[in-house]
Amino acid sequence: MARQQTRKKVHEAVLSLAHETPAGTITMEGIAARAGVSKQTLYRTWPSTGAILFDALLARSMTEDGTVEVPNSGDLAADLELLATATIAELTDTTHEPMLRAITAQMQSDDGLAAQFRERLLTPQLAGISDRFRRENVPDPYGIAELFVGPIFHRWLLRTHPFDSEWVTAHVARTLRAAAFK
Amino acid sequence: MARQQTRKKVHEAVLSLAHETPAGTITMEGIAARAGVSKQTLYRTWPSTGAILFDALLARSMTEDGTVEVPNSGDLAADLELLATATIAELTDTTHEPMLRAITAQMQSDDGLAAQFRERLLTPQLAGISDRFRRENVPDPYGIAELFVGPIFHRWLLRTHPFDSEWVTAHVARTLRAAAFK
Amino acid sequence: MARQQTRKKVHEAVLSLAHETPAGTITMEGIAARAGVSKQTLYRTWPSTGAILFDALLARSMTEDGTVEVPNSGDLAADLELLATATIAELTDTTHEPMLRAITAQMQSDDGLAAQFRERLLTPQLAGISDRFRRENVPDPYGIAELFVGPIFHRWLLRTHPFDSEWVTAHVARTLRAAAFK
Amino acid sequence: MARQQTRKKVHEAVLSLAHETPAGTITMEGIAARAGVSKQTLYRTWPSTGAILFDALLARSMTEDGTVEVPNSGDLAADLELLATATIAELTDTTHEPMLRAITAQMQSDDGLAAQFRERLLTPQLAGISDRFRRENVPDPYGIAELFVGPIFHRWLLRTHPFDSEWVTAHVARTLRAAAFK
DNA sequence: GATTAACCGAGACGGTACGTCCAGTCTTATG
DNA sequence: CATAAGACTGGACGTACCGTCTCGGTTAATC
Repeated sequence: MARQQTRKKVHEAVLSLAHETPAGTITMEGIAARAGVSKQTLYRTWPSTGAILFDALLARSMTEDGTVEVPNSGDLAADLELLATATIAELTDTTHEPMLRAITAQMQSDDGLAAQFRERLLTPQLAGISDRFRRENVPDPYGIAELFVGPIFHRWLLRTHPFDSEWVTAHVARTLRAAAFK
Repeated sequence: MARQQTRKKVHEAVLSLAHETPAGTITMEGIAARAGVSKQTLYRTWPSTGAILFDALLARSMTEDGTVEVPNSGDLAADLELLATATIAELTDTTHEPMLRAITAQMQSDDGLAAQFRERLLTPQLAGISDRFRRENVPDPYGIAELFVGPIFHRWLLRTHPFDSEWVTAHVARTLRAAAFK
Repeated sequence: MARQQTRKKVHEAVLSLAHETPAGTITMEGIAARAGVSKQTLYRTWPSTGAILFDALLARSMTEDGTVEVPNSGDLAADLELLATATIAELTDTTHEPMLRAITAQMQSDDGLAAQFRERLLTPQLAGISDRFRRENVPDPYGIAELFVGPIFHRWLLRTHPFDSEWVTAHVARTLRAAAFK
Repeated sequence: MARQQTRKKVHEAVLSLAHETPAGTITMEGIAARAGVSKQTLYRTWPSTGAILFDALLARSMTEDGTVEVPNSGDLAADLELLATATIAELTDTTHEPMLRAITAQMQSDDGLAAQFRERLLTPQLAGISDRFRRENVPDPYGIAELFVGPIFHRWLLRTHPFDSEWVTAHVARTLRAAAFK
């Protein structure tokens, strides 16, 4: 709805705000001021800061159409390790992290945003990963995909422990045991 | 600081609000009004709605000291299934669910609350579960505990799918395979 | 800054409040509520209740530009008696009195308001009166103007005694003697 | 009612606050904190900050029983000049000024305080001055006393102009002319 | 010299108002 | 005609004081 130029200004504004200010501080007024856009222009296109955040996030990974690119080299263990590492890198990227945290927080009280987030990000991600397991003839591929993703998300969102490469390797090994793979 | 009677009024107020209104709608003013307490009384003791929510939650499970009572019947699979079921029951309890979602959301932008939440709830929970695995001579018990808890949390927080007993059974089986148990 | 319609609503509100409630009781919240206007609208234009009061007062006497219309009939004694009577009438007007008292009180701790009050009301008033004396070739017209105004103000503000017409006549006579007139 | 020691602590506190902070900023809580006294102790004895201020002011001039000591040397002009100078000195004393301004301001909305102020300070002051005129056989001594005091008060309270010795001399001359003296 | 009553500090409490921020809607003027 | 600029209502924020109210701990005068 908004002109391409406007969208771009808004996206840039929200991205810049996202890694300047703490997670919950982003406001419609702040974005409007930073983008040099009137509040009305914002509301005409997006219903909430969460929606803008989410839109900006998607626009970022515009090139890669399916958000997640699951590696498929034939070596499942190596591929999972790559995938875990890439996922963690995105979750802890200085720009992405505050946005993802803000969206995850707002999801808890915004059903529309939650639905969008699931459809556009979570479902494709889980589908991609379970496809990779299916290709390897792992039984119960979706369950294993959840087993793979769940602990990463848990560690990240609740900040129980930082990530390191040993943990990633061990996590892949655990997942593969659960998958009864080889 | 606050008198016991006051704490009680506040806890009751926040609990009643928590399952009347959507997650993010709880405000200091709302709690004060509902509790018949002045705002200053709230701020004298708690810095945010999250802190009140958390305090009320802890006060609820005062009797059970370490919040999570990991079953220990000797039958690991049965115990895990019980534990998963109990955990899910708490996460989806009509009173607890909105509070836990609100706290999880506010954690993302309130480091103090996040730290408290980890110390008082998450760490004991993971410790309890990994102890149960350790008792069964499972190698890497903490990793397996995360593997057990992570997917439950992922499903719950992101609402990817509702829980059902088949999923629980399958999840326990996957976890046990990863634990290389039996 | 504020729209004309808004100013009008605020002025009416503050005027109505001024002769309903005691002098020091007027609050920003009260004005906002009475005017059906949000607090922010008030603060966007006026920094304090004193400023609103003062603005409302000026808006009242918009037509008469220099607030005080010193009579000039040629008969100085008669003119002064008229002027004193008119001044006292304004000071004791049921609407004006509480406003003037409130402004005078707030002046004591608000330099900006004090400056405005002097510039817009006091200075023109004293200038007008001393001009009248100057026209009559009274030496030291400003000093005599102060001598005329001071005791009226003293009686009014400190409520030492009520005003009556004998006092006014005597006060004019005293002033004229000091002016060495005739 | 309050113990002498307590009164003293409170008086000192209010005096020290009076020339540290702007006129309207003195609060019961502030006085209590500064005096190291509980709020209840304050309220047990004084109903308002104005009352404390006034009490402290009176306690100050305890030695001189009748607040105003009108000079009586036989030379009326010289005496008036002395009196005016002394009055101005008290009004502009760094400690007294803020207190007197605060009391004058609070008088406008506190009838009890106003009555006390009149009885204890204003009436004796005007009586003393008119007595001095009466001793000199000036007709209408009270009116002349008001004429003497009014402009000083007007200048001081409204801050129209600073005081200087020329003004004082001229003011005394004007007053004496009005008194038809010699 | 012990008792008892007044006085006191400390500070929690229900309130009211403060002055600020932001949400969302609506108006106005410009380009 | 869309848009920036921004005024508007409304509601919550977190703070400051108000005046009231326990609660123990001193004082100081009485018995």
